Amino acid sequence: MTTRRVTLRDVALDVGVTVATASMALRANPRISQQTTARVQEAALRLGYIYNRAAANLRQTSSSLVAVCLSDLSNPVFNEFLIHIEEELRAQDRLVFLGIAREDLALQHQFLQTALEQGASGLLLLPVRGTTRTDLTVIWPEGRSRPLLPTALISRALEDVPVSQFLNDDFVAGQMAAQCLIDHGHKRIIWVGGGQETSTARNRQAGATMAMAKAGLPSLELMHGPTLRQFGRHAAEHILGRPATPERPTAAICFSDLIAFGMVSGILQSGTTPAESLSVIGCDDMEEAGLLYPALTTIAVDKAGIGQLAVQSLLRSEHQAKKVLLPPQLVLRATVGPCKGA
Amino acid sequence: MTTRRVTLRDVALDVGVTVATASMALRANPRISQQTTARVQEAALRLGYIYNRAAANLRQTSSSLVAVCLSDLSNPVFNEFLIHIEEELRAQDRLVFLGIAREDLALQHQFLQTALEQGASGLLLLPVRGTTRTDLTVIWPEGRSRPLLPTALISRALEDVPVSQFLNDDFVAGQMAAQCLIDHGHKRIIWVGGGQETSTARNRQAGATMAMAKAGLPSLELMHGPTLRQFGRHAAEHILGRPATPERPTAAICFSDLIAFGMVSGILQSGTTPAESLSVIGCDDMEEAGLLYPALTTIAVDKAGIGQLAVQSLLRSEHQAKKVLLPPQLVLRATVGPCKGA
DNA sequence: ATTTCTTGTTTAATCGATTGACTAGATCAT
DNA sequence: ATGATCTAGTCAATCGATTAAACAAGAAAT
Repeated sequence: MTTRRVTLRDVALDVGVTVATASMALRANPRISQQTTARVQEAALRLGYIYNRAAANLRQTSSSLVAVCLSDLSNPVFNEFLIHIEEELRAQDRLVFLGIAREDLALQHQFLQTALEQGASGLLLLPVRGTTRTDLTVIWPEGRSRPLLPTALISRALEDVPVSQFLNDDFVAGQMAAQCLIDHGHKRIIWVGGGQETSTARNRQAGATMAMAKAGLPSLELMHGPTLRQFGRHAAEHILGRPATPERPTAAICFSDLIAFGMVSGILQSGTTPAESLSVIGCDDMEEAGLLYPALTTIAVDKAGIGQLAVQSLLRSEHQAKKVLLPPQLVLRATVGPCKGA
Repeated sequence: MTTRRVTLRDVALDVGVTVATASMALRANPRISQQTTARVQEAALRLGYIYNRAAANLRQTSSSLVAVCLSDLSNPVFNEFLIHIEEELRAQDRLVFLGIAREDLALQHQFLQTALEQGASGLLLLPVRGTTRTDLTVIWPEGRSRPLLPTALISRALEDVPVSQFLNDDFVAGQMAAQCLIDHGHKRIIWVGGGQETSTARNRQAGATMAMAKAGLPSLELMHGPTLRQFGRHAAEHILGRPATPERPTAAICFSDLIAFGMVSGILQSGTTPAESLSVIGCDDMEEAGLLYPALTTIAVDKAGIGQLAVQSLLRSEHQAKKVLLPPQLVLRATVGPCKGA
């Protein structure tokens, strides 16, 4: 037998005022006298009154929920994004309504629909691989000038979608990674990981490619694959398993730290260390990177910055869509060493 | 100029029926004729109608939101819990309303309050360190026979809180860890990590202590500290830095895999490997554990099972509080080797 | 003394959907 | 012909808050 919840009506009745008065009193409206306000607040506390946000939102047609839809959480870097986003949203008195799309367009679509139905006051989206303009039709029907709810994209860019985007400058990150290896004397470099499905992978690879060309070096060898530790490990074994011809790469650029972690494991397992046999540079600078042995050299992505800017832009509900590229940063640690082949 | 949202009224008006009819039609109520139903559904689609869950919930006094409050997300094992919970909730057509308490009682309290205000239909709580009965007063005022909303605790046990709890059997896990080392011939064993603040740490340590006593071995050396990679690393350096007297431990039981990862790093850095100089066993079996080099021997916690059972029990809103202990499992990998000292 | 301001509170409409009670009209039974 | 049953809807109350507008009563102004 669930005793009905205490509502504003109960509080008002107890004090002997109307619901309207009670409502105003609880929010310290100056139109209500000190005395009444105090009595209402006391009664609310005493009776165990629970504010019903849904009802309030219905009337105000506003909501404190912000939908956060992430493509995936199995990669810890997205978890780091989530932590920063949640922190910033809380700081702004917003609540997180979370969806994990598991890189599945249908799940993402379903979540966006739900976000609308819940009346979320904004949407923070890290889109699933392969998302296009049409996948966002739910929140942005054809012919409207603006989406149905303020939206900000993070981490992965989407072309032709005039929504604010907050991204790492992945092209530059790719350049930096390649340049770091080049500066260590490496000439034969392999790209390991992400293919063409996300802007992140495309841009990082493009940046690295560009740096190689500029330095007059042979183009990157490509080894595309999933963003998994396992793949990195596999890649390391594969590379070190090749005969040590001059063509064998002496260094690898990993699309993501996660892959780099795997590569480091694989290299250690084969009995050498990264800096010795196969230099490795990652990208993201996940928390783990600096604590691994040997510590991972990587390109740091400003995850906190991206999260904060995105949330702030969302809540200001700026009408002008903008694309913000945050600068990455090289973090030199121990997995890149001088090229031995020379 | 935000054009007002399309409501049921608009749809009804368009079709030429009342709101009531439209409402029933959309939910395929048999009282409404096939024809009308079809026309309403067509109009809803054409006009871009968006269902307003908040309004519906208000009337039905029910909600599809389930509050999930996690003590912390910086430990990846909690992230794994979250993934499983989200998956199971989605499978049950529930939505995740997420809070991260950062091991802060005040934040946790605030989130619980908000969960009530949002009218969450249930609460899944992984309580913050040091949570007691009184910290849950918000959702369970004194004198009530049941909490204000169906609640299930996971991972960390709380005494004197008659709420369903879904836990790993940490005592057994501690025993298994110690037994594994004992079976490898280790006699001097150190406990690294969690102290008395969580049931998880207390029980694991108690289990390990018990196993040592049963085997007639000297009691565990204790090195309490935070659940961080850094601490594990520090512990490894500290232990290996001691002179190799017979008192120096030859093996370590880490409260959590996270700490074990750090220890492995520290050991590698000192130029040896775990199985050689200092055997390491963890607990949790995080995804990373098997992919690390050397792969971590650990006690696996059934994170998916805990998440699923908790969600299911929540949605059945069982009145009888129960405490479910899920069995852990030893996963033998490469960081435990035979004791050399003997 | 009458008007005008204040101040503090009440009245009633409203947000968008759901639902129990009711009804108009057709069909069927006696 | 009268009543019973059924179908396909409509009506109106309701969920719990917010808020514009109305109002009563005392204070200040004219």
